[in-house]
Amino acid sequence: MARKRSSIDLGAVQGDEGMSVNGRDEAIYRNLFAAIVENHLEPGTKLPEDTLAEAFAVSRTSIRKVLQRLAYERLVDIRLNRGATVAQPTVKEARDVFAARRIVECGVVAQVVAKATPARLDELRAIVRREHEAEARGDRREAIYLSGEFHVALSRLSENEAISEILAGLVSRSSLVIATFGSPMAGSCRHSEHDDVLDLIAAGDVEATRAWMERHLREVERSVVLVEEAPSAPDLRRILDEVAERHRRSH
Amino acid sequence: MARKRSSIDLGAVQGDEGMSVNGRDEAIYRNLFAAIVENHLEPGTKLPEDTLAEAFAVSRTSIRKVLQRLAYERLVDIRLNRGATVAQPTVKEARDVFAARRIVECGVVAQVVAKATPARLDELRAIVRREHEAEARGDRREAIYLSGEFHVALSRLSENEAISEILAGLVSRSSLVIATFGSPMAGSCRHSEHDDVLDLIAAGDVEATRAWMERHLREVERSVVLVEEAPSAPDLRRILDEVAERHRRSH
DNA sequence: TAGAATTAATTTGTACACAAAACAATAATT
DNA sequence: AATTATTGTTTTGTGTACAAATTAATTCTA
Repeated sequence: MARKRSSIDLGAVQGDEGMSVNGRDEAIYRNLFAAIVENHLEPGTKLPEDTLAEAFAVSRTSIRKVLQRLAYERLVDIRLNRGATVAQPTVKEARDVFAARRIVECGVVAQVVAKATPARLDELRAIVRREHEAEARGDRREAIYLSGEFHVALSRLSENEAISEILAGLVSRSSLVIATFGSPMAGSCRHSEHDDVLDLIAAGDVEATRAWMERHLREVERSVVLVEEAPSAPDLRRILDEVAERHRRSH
Repeated sequence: MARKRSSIDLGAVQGDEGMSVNGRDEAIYRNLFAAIVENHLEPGTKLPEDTLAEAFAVSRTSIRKVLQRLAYERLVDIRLNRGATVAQPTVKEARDVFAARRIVECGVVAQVVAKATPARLDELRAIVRREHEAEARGDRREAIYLSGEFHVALSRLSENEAISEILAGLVSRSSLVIATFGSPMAGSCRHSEHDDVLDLIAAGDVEATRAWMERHLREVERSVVLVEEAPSAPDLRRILDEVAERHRRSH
């Protein structure tokens, strides 16, 4: 029975700061954003405007705006007259994103340590606790999400909004990279070491914190990117072409 | 005579990479972008959709997309039901942007030095030469533009696209900051020291290059932000309110 | 039967129309 | 006269319609 599915419930929107943002578009954005970075939508998945419009019970107009924004954030890919797909980062892009994170996160350490207070550090410890809980019950998605949240929350201690927004963008792209290249147990598998850095910050040791961050990010990258490219739909075509080419030569 | 003005000529678009971008929207975007960062449009200026649509001879649909993008880049401000205005960075935002630039530009120095070649450095020298020419003939706008271009081009030596895109965003925001707070002779007045850093890079001295960059960016910031807030339209209202409050108390 | 060409379908791009909100101007009230 | 109500105008938000392009399905041809 091909019953018409009912629309997705968007619920109430919290972060409607002032009056500057449209609540409904923001809710749609968050839904799609979460679906992508939490890997509910596989990289390469087509995102037709009509389908989304019906799913969220709005017209294509709103959907288009949201897709444009996600494209700007490099989470979806929009090609002229071809519509939007969930972005498929290349290996180079993955490396660039992690290198960028090293620059940004190590660079902000000094300000983070300078402005950290016991109260703010406790908020971070709460995130780490939730991380451990998620890992304990094998909730990998939540663990990856919280791992990202930790890094962004850490950067927010610097009270530099420009930087923490930039980092938030890099972190969400990292999630997409993990979804694209990550081996099943990558990303947050080895018990999160996030506890350690909080002690270094509390001790006010800038250089040790920076060193920890550098090492930590290199390990995360190593556990993810080295798996190289998984052959999904569009690549399949290229591989078939390569096979055909090899066959032709062997004659 | 209120003759209907003809539309703005958008010319041909060069950077239409592959087939992924829409040429006309891109051209409109570049026009508005340039108008804002080159300070042809004062911060706070209203940007009504109808006016822009008529000016560029397209419907509001296209204009809206462009404005959304500029809003995402923090060059325009969109408030619900109130339309778009050229963004007016706050002092805090200005400081954050410059702090972010220090982090990004100093952080990328190692890769820049590692990947710099004589040929690429010559391209940068060409930019510096044009900078000097612009200064010599008193073309302040062009000088500011080229100063920004230099920083972005420098970061591109790292061959990390994620980083150079981030920096490009920060540099354009800097231009807006200069437009908002800059004293008439700020930004690029003192003869540009950009020559010096190229020699340090050519010599392969990472630490000296980093130190130069740190000092350079602090000087640029100092020459701009310290002028503090100029009381433009929205602030005027607040000031009047404050005066009224003071008056009420004195009774 | 494989491949090319044609036709039909889906899907995107853009303009336009109408409703709702904000803004401006005028009238009413104290 | 100053403040509040009301009315009219402008501007934005959102849905819809239609053209253009892409994708698919079908027919034709070698």
